[in-house]
Amino acid sequence: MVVSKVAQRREAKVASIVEAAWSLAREHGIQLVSLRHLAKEVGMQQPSLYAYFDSKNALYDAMFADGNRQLLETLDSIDLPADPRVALKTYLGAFADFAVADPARNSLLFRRVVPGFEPSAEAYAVAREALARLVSVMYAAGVTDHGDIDCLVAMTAGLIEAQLSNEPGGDRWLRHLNRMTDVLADNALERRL
Amino acid sequence: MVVSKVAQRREAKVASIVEAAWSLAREHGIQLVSLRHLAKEVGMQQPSLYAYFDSKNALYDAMFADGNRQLLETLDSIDLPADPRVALKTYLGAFADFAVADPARNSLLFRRVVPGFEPSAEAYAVAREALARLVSVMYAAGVTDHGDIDCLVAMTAGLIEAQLSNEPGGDRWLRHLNRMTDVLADNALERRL
DNA sequence: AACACTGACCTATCGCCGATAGGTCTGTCA
DNA sequence: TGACAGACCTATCGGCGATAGGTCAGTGTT
Repeated sequence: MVVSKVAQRREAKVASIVEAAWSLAREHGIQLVSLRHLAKEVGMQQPSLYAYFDSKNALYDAMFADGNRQLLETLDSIDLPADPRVALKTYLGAFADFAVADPARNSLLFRRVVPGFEPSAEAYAVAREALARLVSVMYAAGVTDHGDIDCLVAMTAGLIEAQLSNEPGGDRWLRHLNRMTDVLADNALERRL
Repeated sequence: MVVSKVAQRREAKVASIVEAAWSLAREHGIQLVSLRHLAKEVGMQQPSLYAYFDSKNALYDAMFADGNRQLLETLDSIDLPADPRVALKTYLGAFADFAVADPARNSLLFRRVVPGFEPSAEAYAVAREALARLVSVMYAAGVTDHGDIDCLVAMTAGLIEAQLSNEPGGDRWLRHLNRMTDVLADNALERRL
């Protein structure tokens, strides 16, 4: 067999541990996931987790890659409207919904709240792929200047951050996302002339 | 004496501990300040710090209040240009400079990176006072709608966050702050008609 | 079928962390 | 001058991530 029984079992176990870790993260926050607590959740002793992850940061890395894969799936499941501006707003709205849907996931993927954790090159590649999707939709909408792209991304992130920090579950900030997207995109188009 | 020698000495000690804590935070990050390390820095044993702070979060609270007082001083030391739009841009620029000048301070004051830390009402009051300063300058510039204020704050925070996360010390994001402020403020004024 | 091996766990323990208990000494104040 | 409280100390607790080293069952080979 190309993929041995052992390897399959191991892969499934890794996935189930990551899933349990997400569950704990949603419950207590990403920084408060402890290996002992996680081990108990999957019916192990804490040192046994080291058979699957070299360190706690390696667990975070697996979660980081997993979360970005979720993002990629979410973005790719959108069927984009024909109008590129509407498509852009749809895309940014979907991104914001994804971010707001799971604060713990948002913290790991987009904020730097875990001291000492740097995603591996492999995991980061998935994140870059997701960003590339966003950028291509911006291009289609005529936002091609690097500065304008930076601003649009930063503005979106700012609204998400404010929403999650001050009123998780509400829409005080995110209700302005579509309008702000128009304002910034319009400005970008004007400045292209 | 109205303020006893003992109280004076204590107050000075508290201030010196907070200062040492900021120094450690700048060096290792706000989350990695340990009471043992801090105690060593000020010539004590770790449990002795509990004579000055009831808990580690109480230390963070003192730092939070201290940092916001620094922000208030910084903002109040600006002599605002007569033109309200220029004043707004000056103010937001000063705020961004303050945020970027000390990433550790920025993390404690404006990001929620310390699990379980919530500023006390007293400390938070200082932060609200600083925000009130910003809002009054926005009002003077004609940005009076709550939604517009939220957007301007979130956009500024988004640029700061992106700058600190991706390129601390650079200006790839913050160089757009003045222009974006104009774009958002212009849009706010148009919509007032 | 017998055997060696390795994957998948275990217990014990390390050093670091925040926090608590309880002791000692010294400077202050009535 | 004596009582007291402020300002420290040591010892210790439970929880953390990480390491060392052991056990045993299932796998793959001869």
